[in-house]
Amino acid sequence: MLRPKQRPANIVSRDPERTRQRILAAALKEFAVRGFAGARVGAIARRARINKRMLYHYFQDKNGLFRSVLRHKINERMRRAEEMAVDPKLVSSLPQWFRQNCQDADWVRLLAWESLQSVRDSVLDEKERRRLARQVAEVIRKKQEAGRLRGDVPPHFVQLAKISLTMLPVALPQLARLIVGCSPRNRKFQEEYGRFLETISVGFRPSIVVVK
Amino acid sequence: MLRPKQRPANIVSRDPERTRQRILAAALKEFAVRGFAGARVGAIARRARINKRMLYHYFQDKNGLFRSVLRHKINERMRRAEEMAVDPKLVSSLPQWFRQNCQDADWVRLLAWESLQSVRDSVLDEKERRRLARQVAEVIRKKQEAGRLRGDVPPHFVQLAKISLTMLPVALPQLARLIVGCSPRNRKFQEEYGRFLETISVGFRPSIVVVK
DNA sequence: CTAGTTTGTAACCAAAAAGTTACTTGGAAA
DNA sequence: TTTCCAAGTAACTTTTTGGTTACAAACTAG
Repeated sequence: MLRPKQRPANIVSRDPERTRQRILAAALKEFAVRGFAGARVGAIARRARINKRMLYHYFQDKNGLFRSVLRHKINERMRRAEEMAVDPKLVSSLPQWFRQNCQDADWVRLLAWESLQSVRDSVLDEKERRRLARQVAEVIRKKQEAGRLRGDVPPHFVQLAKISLTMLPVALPQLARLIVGCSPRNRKFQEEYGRFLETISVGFRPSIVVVK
Repeated sequence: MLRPKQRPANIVSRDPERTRQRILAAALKEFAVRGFAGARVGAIARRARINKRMLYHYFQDKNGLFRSVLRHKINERMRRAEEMAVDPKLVSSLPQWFRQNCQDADWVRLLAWESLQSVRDSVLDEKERRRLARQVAEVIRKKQEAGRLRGDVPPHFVQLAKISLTMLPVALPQLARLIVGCSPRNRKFQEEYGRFLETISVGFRPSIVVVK
């Protein structure tokens, strides 16, 4: 009678969903920091404060875990992309992309690791991700049509340039630090670089006249 | 008397310098493809067609080999940078930087791996590399003074932007492929993207008037 | 010629890391 | 209450991989 059948919400001894999420979160952090080859399943287990065995209970193996983490994040991004497609006001400019990347640095780094390590073999869930990319490209095309972006360049190149400018300092902070002198995680850097991107973005706007 | 003391130049059974170079070249390739954690010393030895033991004869260990490879490439870059500093005509534009990176993709990828893996700890030969970076920044500053580049932005941000735009498609080809649809190693892509960079670079030029 | 040093090989070892076995515990349904 | 399965643990095995030892062959100084 001390223990009611309905278990109290605060004292939980077993909770599969929580455990699963914990492993996913821990794996994201570990993979983001060390990459796939550098990551240690033992370290992930420790970080998630679960037994290594459970990791193999919820996921096939190290590889499967990596793919699950990726999928999880991809789905998250898909949802966000759909929200943005609905509300065109949310379509972001260069500094906004940059801020977003700074916020989700783990995802950016995961992407970088994945792209770096899969030189020959194709990438996970290629089809869906291509669709996501095309979706973004479509938004850019519409902006070009509306005259808010120069129309004499291919949309996907604009997209690639945007990603390059906003992702590299987040993905490769050490490299960025060699150049600018301070860590890209520095708040002041982020603000200043954001403003810089704003300034630079005239290169993407239409009808420019260069006065000698 | 069949074997003269002076060994014939064409039949060489032992050649330390060649072996060393071979190991370095093989290690560069392996590290560029798989990164430090993913690289296998056995694979490097096989690639170099030497015995694994020799690798430890010429270099301390896997770590030492990685640093040697990096140093080797850094020196190469230093020399090139000095040449460029002498002849201001060689100071390169965005498309030229991009082409250079395409040519030396292994170096670009090595840089990316290094930066990605060393999140907390500092980077190798930080002092010299900072000097190299400042050297490049100085060239940019001079261009600004000469009025060939807009002067209202910090030189090192311009440098960071240039590196981002010209390095990312080479360092992360899979990611770029998701966006543009074809491999960045594709010759046609390289030409088109080079032209695109040329177009975009008006954003870096001074005295721009945006006509509504 | 020969003794000693350098360059090279094959086989081996130890540590680390992935993955597994055998067992226990919690709790919900019968 | 009892039964049974999912959730959990500790300790173990296997595989991988960085690093080493013991030995042989080539070259070089004396």
